[in-house]
Amino acid sequence: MPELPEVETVRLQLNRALVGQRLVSLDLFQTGREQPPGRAFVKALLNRELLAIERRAKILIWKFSDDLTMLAHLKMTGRFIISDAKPVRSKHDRMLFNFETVNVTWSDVRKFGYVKLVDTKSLGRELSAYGPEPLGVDPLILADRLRAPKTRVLKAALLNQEVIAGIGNIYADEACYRAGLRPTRRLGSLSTEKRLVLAREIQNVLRESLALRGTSSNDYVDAEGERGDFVKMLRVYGRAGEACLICKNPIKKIVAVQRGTHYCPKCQV
DNA sequence: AGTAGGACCTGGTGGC
DNA sequence: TGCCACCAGGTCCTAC
Repeated sequence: MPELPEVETVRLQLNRALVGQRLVSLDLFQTGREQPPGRAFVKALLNRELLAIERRAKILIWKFSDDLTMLAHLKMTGRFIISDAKPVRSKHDRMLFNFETVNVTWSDVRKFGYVKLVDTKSLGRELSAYGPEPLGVDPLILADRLRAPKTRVLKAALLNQEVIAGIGNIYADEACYRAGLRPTRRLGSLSTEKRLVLAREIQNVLRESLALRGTSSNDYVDAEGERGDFVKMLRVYGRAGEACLICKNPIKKIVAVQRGTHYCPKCQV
């Protein structure tokens, strides 16, 4: 599942390949459920120069000339794939962006993902609800975000993009394990010290995963079609029934906040 | 305010 | 081999 490390990996690759190029043409195939791009979408983007691709939470922000921005969310299975030659179209491809010397295919098996255009000047408003980016900030800031509301389930807070941006199901479970906390704990039961430990572990797991180009547990591949190597480093996610790396007891899988949730019943309290 | 549950979507898997 | 129920989950929406 693309979470912060995966989306950031894709962003870096797209940036490297595309920035400074003009969009020469755009082929539309089938369209997504949300904000289906049409003729107006194509017309608006055509001949614009891509100035930069930024990221906020799990959203890719494609900044084009003339204050035009394309927001893209990969959700579960969205992919941007870079290719030099015109790629062979496959079943789930939805759009093909033809830049001056490179092509990018937008495809999405489950159709949860979206791309949409917004005015660059309204970006601040568009993205205002998100909590802080977890990397590159003082962990005290993250720890503080995990303080209230006290009744909230820890995992629900971690998945809530308004609390901290960019964490999804995999890294929520991994951070809880590293911090020795059950995902079902109430925020109000965490000491100041524990919240800081958790904040640091959130940063650690995201940083380590980013260094390995993210996690490919199911569908994810980066913009160069490669799988992320962090999948080998996962300690609880996807390891139900396997031995805990610390105590050797089996990792348990439950459903919490409607999500598959993995933890060690002995090491996490 | 917070949580639960449904909806969206389709490929892959496990059971029979 | 074929069929089918079920599972994966980011985010939004509704109901409590």
